[in-house]
Amino acid sequence: MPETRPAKAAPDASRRSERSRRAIFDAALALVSETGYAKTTIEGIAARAGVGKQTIYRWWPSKAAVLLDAFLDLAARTGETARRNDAHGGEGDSEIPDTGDLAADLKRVLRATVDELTDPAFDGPTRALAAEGVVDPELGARFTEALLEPQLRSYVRRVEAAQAKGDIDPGVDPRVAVELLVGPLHHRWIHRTLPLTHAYADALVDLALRGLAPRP
Amino acid sequence: MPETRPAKAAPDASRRSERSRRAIFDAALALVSETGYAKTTIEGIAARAGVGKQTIYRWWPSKAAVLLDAFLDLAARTGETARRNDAHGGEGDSEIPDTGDLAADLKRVLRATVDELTDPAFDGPTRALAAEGVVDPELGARFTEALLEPQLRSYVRRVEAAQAKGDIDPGVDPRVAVELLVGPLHHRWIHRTLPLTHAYADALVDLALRGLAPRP
DNA sequence: CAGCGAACGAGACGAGGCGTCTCGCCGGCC
DNA sequence: GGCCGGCGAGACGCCTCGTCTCGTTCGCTG
Repeated sequence: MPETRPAKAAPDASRRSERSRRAIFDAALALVSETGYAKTTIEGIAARAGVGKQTIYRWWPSKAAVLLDAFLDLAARTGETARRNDAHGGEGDSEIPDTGDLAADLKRVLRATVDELTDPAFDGPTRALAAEGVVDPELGARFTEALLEPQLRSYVRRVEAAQAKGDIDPGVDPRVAVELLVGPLHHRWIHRTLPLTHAYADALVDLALRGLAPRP
Repeated sequence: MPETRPAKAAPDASRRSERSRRAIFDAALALVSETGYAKTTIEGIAARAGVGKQTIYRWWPSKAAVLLDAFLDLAARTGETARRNDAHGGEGDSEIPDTGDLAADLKRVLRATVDELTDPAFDGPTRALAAEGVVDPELGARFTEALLEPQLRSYVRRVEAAQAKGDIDPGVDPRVAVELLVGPLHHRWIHRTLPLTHAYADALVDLALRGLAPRP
């Protein structure tokens, strides 16, 4: 077994055309924003990008995988310019601020998440990718690892800092604490049960922090 | 405007064939469990059920809608027999027991939810429906209303009872309290971030209840 | 009990996307 | 400068979609 994946003769990545890759990303993002994910087809992306279908099938297993990579590429590029315009000097993942006021810090970033999930420009594509990931474990893992986990890990670091300061009980698993905050938010977003508001984000932080407070 | 939905000439439901309806449900459930949701087609369901395609298109707008109704029909039938075998005398929605020990009651039912979401027989179809609902608001609303809300409402009633007894702070919105419990569980299920275990369910109950406890 | 009409089973139909394939062509390494 | 593999282009067979037409069946209504 010479390869980890002997299924298909692997293409030679070093000969890959960067020009085509970018054109495919641009076409995919344009089509999804214009006509929606469901009506976007691989044939359509190829035509719009001026690319052979085989070039897409050679490098991606599914339409969702193409869009995920396009999404990540877009995020990486905009993140790059944003990082240049700030003068932060590239931090890897955006970090949750630590002003010392844990509740305020969490509310700030949870409200930002609410705004993002509410923004129609992000809501559509993100829903499409999330839905595809629910059903396709392979893609779901990539979606989670690339988009969700970095965010969760930054929460975990902030919680650990609070634990070190004594604001959160040392016996609490930081990961569970983070899910206590983020889980309900995602629940409302995914199932559209009730409106996603800043007030809801604040209420979650207050309730969760009471549960996470150090035991007397 | 004689009808609420003037779009299509509405078929006459009183003449509908019950025999076909049941055959379609059986075929849909069988095909999904045999070959998976993605490979199940409306053509396939019609053929398997011994039914014309038009009979499906006449009554359902999409493959997902068919499966949702089939799922609900199945749940209603098994729920019916279960209710007969117990001798409870039909309660509408299954109620969360109230033994007086709130934490124990919640852990019991949350563990049951974990078992359900972990059971491969339920996981597959439920994922497919949930994913479709994420992207299709119409279907998502039906999915939520028929499968999710009844469960959430029973949680809400249990929380309200606890509030009346003074086990939960009266200032807490019961709905938010419920989402604090259920949200993180669904989050792990949907995104497969970490394993869904009884221990996790217990940890959630303990943390959440500390947050919900009456203020001193 | 008769007969009207709508839902029914069956399947033909055009449209269109899928995933594979086969062309030359092109462009980067040896 | 020649080789080799990715490239654009698009033909191909297959499948499914959603619509449509048959003739049949079955339930309501007169």
